[in-house]
Amino acid sequence: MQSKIKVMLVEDHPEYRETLEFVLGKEKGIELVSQFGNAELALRHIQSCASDQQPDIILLDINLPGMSGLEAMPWFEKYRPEVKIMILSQSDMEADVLLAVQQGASGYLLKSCKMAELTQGIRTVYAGGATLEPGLANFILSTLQPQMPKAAIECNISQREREVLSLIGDGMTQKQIGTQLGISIYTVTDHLKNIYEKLKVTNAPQAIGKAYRTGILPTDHRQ
Amino acid sequence: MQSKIKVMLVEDHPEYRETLEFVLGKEKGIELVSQFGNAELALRHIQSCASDQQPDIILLDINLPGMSGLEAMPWFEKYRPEVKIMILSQSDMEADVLLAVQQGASGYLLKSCKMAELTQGIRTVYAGGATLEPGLANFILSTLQPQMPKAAIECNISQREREVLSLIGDGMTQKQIGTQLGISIYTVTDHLKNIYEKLKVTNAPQAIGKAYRTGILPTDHRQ
DNA sequence: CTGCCTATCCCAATATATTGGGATAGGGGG
DNA sequence: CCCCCTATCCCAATATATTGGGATAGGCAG
Repeated sequence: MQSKIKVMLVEDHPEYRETLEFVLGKEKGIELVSQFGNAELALRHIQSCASDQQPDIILLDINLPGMSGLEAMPWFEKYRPEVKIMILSQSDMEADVLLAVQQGASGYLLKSCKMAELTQGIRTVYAGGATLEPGLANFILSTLQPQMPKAAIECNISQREREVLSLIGDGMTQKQIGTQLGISIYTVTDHLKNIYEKLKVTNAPQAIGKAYRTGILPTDHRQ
Repeated sequence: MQSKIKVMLVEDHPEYRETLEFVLGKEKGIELVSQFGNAELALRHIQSCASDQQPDIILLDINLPGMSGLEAMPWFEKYRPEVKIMILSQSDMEADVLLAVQQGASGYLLKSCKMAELTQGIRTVYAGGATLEPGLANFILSTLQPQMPKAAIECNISQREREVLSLIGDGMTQKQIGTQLGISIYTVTDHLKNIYEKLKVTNAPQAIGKAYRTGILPTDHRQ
């Protein structure tokens, strides 16, 4: 049999720590090698402990006394680049989730999750996967969707104007756009004048830049 | 008791359709109101059928004869904006997942998932949530992490060039950039020449557009 | 040392964009 | 009917960008 998955727990609530200790203790393939009540102690330990005590996975709370879990993440990754971090938090705040994920967390579970979910999540992450609290999948997915309408509506760029803007961003000249859209170059110029006024910019590159930054044009990552 | 969750199934494999029909038939809160072997028929039905046959959720395969599930998604959303779409596919290709999610799919499950996962997923999505095949969470998470360096390195835009490009995207003229950077306008022009060549574009708006689309410049969503 | 690359500076010709006018036609609201 | 707004067309003056030359200085590799 392979060696057990070594887990470090960083969590300030003693009761919850005990609960997890009990649950993980009953799991065959998982070994809780160390636990700490704050991030500073955990970081000190991970820098100095013997290699057979090094965790494969860190279960990390966000709300900790002193340094928060989110702040500690980069340090854990610096000292032990190969370690996988799973956030285990009460917070389902969108900002926290997103920050943790962007910093490279391999999992994000709420403390209210079932213990079976947690142990399964640990195995999944150890195997190179990732685990997301199902309720959070919704938010994560929405992040991926281009959410331009807000900006687009606020500055009320018309469909035609967006069309012209997009073609400018693809490198066409006003003359070419006029030909393509079957309108005169003067009209293309007029649309651009309106676009500049609505976006409060003064030239085409700035308009393209603002359009992409604010999401008026979708960053579809084509070449 | 509330009315059942109405589900439409679009799937070309008859056997798999029968399997799902059997499974969903045993679920108390779920009713399979219609099923089709291709997207065209399903789209025609959804435009014309009685409102009590309108689905709340569409289970959509990607690989269909004729129009693919991904192509059909926008049409379903156009005809029934309130409908939720769950992709049920054999494909775990990253591109498919990302496209589906970006188009607004509320779920993405593999056909190999357990039936309990599927029915639970249907309920979750109906309740306004989202469901992700756990194995796909990994890929989705990695998408959220800023991966611009790749594009930036590949086209080897220098630091100075990126600086010039960014200022152009902020609306400055070449003359203003020269003043700001303490170099002559001719050098600014030269940098732009190099940028155009490296990005294979022909003018400033296109360069800005490509820079944002490929991530050479970060979409930091400032105003 | 020589060759190559980059960043820098320079000029001129041409193309394109920007601005500020004026004008028409159609749709919708009062 | 009249007013206002949008999309369209038009012109001319000016500003800016783009291209294609040529040139120098420093760093680095062979």
